[in-house]
Amino acid sequence: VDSLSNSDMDLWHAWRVAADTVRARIIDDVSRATGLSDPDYGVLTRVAEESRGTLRQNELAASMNWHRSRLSHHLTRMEQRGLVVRSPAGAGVEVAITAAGRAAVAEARPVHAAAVRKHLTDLIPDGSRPEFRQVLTSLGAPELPTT
Amino acid sequence: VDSLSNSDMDLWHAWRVAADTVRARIIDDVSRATGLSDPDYGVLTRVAEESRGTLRQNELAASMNWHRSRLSHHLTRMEQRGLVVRSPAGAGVEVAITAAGRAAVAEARPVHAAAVRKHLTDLIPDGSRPEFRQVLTSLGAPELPTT
DNA sequence: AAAGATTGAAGGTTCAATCTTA
DNA sequence: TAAGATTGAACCTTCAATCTTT
Repeated sequence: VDSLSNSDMDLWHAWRVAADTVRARIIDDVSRATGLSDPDYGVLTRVAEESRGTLRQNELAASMNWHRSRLSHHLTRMEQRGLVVRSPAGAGVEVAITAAGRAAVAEARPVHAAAVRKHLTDLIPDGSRPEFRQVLTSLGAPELPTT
Repeated sequence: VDSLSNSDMDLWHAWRVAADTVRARIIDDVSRATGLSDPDYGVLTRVAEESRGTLRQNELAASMNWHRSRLSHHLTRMEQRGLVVRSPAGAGVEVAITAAGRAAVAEARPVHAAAVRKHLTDLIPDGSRPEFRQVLTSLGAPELPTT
C-alpha cells in the first residue's frame, strides 16, 4: 500500500508532535538558562562522569553514537569557549573537561532534570509508565540483522 | 532536587533513544530512496495537499510551525532544485509545487508510509495503542498559560 | 596498512537586522 | 505602521577526502 491507514496516520502524527515538542521544550529550557546547546550538554556530562574527567575522543564519539567528524567539529567550538581541552594521546586524542566546563555542568544539571520532569516524566501517569517504557524500549531496540 | 530519580532517568533514557532512533530510521529510508530530506518532504506534502497546489508562504510557515526565515532559506534551496516556484502575491509570496515536485512526492509517499509502519506503528502491539496514543497526545499538548 | 582525527563543502536552523508592500 | 519576506552570521550535521600516528 502507498499510504497509511487512519489509525497508523493518527499514531504517527501524535508521535511526531510529541517527539518534537518534548525535545524542543527541554533544549529550550536548558539553553535559555545556561547557554549550553543540547550537544554541549551531552558532551560535558559524558566527560564529567569519567573519574578523571577525561576520555579518548574516539570512545567519546562511540559512546554518544556520533561520527568522528561531528565530534571533531563540535570540540573545536567547545574548546574555543574553554569548556574542554584536547591533547594528543598516542594514536589519538584525549579530551578533558575544564573548570569552566565543570561549572557549566553543575549549573545545567538541575535545570535539565527539572525540564525532563516538567516536560516528560511528570506528564506520564504512574499507571501508564511500565507499558509506556516497554513500548519505547522496543522502538529503540537495534534492528534485527536482515539475513 | 538537582537530579532525576532512577525511574525518571530510566524513562527519559528510553524516550530519548526511541525518539532519536525512530526519527533517524524514517528519515534515512526516505532520503536514501528519494533524495528528499525531511524538511523537503514536509514542505512538498503540505503544498501538494492544497487543491491548487499553491499556498501563501506565510500560511505554509504557520502550518508547519516554522520561523519565516527558516522557510525562506529552505525554499531558496528547493526552488533551485526545481521542486517549487515562488511568485509575489499581494503583500506576500505564493509558493507553488512544480511538476518535478509532484513527481518527487509521488515517489516518496509510499516509501515514507512503509518507513513509518516499519519503524513505528508495526512495532506497537494493538493492545498498547490506545494508551500509548493517549500519553503521546498529552505530551504534545500546548502548555497551559502561566498567567 | 589501519585506526584516529581533521578539513572543507553543502545542507539545515536560529537569531537579529533589514527591506518591501499594502 | 505593520505584516511578510529576505539576508548574513553563527551554530549544527553529514559526507567525502585528507592527514597523522602506530
